[in-house]
Amino acid sequence: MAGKYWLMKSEPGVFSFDDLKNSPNKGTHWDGVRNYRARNFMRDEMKKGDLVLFYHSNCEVPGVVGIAEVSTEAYPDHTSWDSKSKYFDPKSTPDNPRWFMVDITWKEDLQRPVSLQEMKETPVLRDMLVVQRGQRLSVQPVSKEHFEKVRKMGMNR
DNA sequence: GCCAACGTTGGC
DNA sequence: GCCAACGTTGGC
Repeated sequence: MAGKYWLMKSEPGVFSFDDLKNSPNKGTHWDGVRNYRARNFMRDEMKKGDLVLFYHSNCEVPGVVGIAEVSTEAYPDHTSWDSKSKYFDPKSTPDNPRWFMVDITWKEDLQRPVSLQEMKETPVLRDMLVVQRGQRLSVQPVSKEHFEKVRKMGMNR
């Protein structure tokens, strides 16, 4: 059973790929996703062992900066019922959680980042969601072909 | 910092 | 259920 591939966005000023790598056990729980499509991907389709293009958004050079791995199935995002959290949602409770998250773990460094601009200039990647205009989804499915192409680009200087 | 493109909210 | 208003995302 082949695993799936994903792209997950993070603002490096908030949580970067290096932050992931320097976390205890090189992993973290991906809390704070408050978009239904992104939630559904995590809750319904992500499996342990799936591979993730870790993407830096809202920064000087947006792009894919490393490879991570999904290390748990989805489970309720406890920050959603923590009234002190900035991700608090009063409609989510422990008995009826509305939001979910997975854990991801550092998997592999790239030799170099693959910028959004470079992906846009690569014909093979033309249909990737992340290069589409106005695409804001923070958790996106990626085809095996696109995943491997981006990884290969990042491994060749 | 600007602003276009989205997603969500809420009045009706 | 429509849709205007609002808030957010994220490239530039």
